[in-house]
Amino acid sequence: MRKDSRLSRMLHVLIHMDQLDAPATSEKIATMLNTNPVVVRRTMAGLRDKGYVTSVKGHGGGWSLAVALSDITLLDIHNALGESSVFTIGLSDEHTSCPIEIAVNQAISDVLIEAEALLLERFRDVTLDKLAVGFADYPLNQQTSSGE
Amino acid sequence: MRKDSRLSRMLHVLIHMDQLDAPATSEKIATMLNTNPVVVRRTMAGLRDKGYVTSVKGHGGGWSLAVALSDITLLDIHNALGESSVFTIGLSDEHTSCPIEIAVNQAISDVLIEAEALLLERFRDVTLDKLAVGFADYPLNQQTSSGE
DNA sequence: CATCACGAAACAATAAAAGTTTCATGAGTT
DNA sequence: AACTCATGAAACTTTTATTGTTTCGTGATG
Repeated sequence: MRKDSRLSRMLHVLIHMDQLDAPATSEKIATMLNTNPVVVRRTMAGLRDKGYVTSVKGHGGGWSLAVALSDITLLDIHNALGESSVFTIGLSDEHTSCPIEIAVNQAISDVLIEAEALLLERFRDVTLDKLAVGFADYPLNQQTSSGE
Repeated sequence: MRKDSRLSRMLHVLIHMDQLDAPATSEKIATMLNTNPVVVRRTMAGLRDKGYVTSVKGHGGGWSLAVALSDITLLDIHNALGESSVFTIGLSDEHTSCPIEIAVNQAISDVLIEAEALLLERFRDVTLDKLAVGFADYPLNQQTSSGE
């Protein structure tokens, strides 16, 4: 099953953005993430709608942080990315009136809800400034050495 | 992101199988799950390898439970299905030597590990016989009413 | 007014999962 | 022995979600 690394990637980008004087263009961010500008815009749009970043058109434009890293939590970004569920596990719906299917789904659902609650609680405890340590002079647009 | 309902489906099937006198064919199970026999064999093969079910070829053949429902946990079946991870959330790997990426991935990973541990612990607590209640005379091959 | 950069929409490519087809093998039935 | 049923295995096709691409429009800077 495919993984969604957008949370990790966006956190990474946001923290680097905090180090910059000028806005970061979609092109620049795309290069950093080994992807393309349109995907960056699509993803960043969600963060902008929640007020965590701003976008400016034209010369010198691009993306900037709208709030301090200390005011953004992992949960904020997770929610802004609009992932439907954190689990790959789903329920069945072939026989919604079958008592066995109901019992099975209820048991699984109980566990998923509890585990997700824990996960979101932990995400809420971590603000981005706690992750922005020891970066010193690591450049935003440095290329990966593990790439092609 | 796509959901994997195999756990729910297989639990449902196993509990029904416990009610049957004869082995259930892949064809019969496939009909129940609105899928096809080959997918059933692929999935059941994992359970057979772990010893939870047996398969018999030829006349009167099919799939049977190999152990009591009370000796199978949700965790057993979850593991037998061989899901790599229960989360849709993944880590980034564009800049594995970047301190920020490392810190971000570590923070996310810590949370995922804790949440997954809780989830697996809960799955281990539930044996299938606990879910096999109130099924009375609900037939294995009853068709869904929510289908197309 | 030329350039830069986002916004939006339509379209193409990719990859994972599920579905399909075919043939082989083994187990009962007659 | 021949027939039928059902799994086992392999190759292939289909489906679907995501990602990537292209194009055009708009606004902002110089």
